[in-house]
Amino acid sequence: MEHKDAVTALTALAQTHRLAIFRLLVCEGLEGMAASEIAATLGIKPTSLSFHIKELEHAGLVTSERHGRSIRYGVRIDGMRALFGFLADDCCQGRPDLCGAAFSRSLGTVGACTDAATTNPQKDTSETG
Amino acid sequence: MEHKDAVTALTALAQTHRLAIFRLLVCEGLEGMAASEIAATLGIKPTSLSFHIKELEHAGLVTSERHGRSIRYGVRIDGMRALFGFLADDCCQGRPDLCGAAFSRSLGTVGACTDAATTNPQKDTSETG
DNA sequence: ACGATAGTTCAAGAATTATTGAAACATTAG
DNA sequence: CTAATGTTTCAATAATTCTTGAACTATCGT
Repeated sequence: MEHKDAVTALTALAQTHRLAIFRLLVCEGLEGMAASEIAATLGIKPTSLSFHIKELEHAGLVTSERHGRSIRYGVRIDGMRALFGFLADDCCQGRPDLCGAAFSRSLGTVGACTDAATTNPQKDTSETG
Repeated sequence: MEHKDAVTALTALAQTHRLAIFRLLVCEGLEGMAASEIAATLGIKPTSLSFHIKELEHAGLVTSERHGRSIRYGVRIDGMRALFGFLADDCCQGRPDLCGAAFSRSLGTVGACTDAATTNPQKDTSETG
């Protein structure tokens, strides 16, 4: 993956709705999720969802497949790996002291798909100040 | 790391100048690099560099330290690990089949700091189509 | 104090990105 | 064909981000 493509992929994830969509789809796994389900779960309007999910698709992070009237979206593993691989290679340069621990941690941890990823982060502004 | 902070960090990296700065600083390691050196290396104007590097700093990905007249910037390891950890935990959920290979690769690979990270990606548009 | 060097802040304008409702398209059921 | 559902496209608007030069702050050498 080249610099330009990395910027595209990072830009795709650098928006609260889009990161929420991505996280949700990762949790759903290979089955994917219909657009209307995603919209309902995250509280995003259909037009807005369409706009954002197209960005994710364009960045190669999401795939779409029509099933009857609805369209199911799912994470694109190779796209995700391309981005993460870029970050790992380019930013950690094979030095576990830099970020290896963070990554290897994922090899033994399970259970990220709880509330955190399936809830609308927009409504999560429980801060008072 | 929470959703909101992840968006901030991703936003910081989702810009060609800022990703270039970050990649460059990772290569420079703990010594860091003076603002003027960064600007000269990447061909960014001082005001623009200041603007972008502040975004990186605000996102917790970069530190600054004054040395005489110049200010040296360096990668902030804990910030980088926080972001990468978020991506690993949240997107890979302990499933190496999803992204483990990409990350574990970094544990054995060395040599990302060649031309790629120390060159201005803006001028790198050698594509004809 | 003075002048030079290194960086930042400010303010204006250009460019890009996000939101929305209305209208259109695709699919299914009758 | 008509009606209903699910999703996208369009166009206008709002909001955010990026670039730039001018002015300002901090440090150093004399």
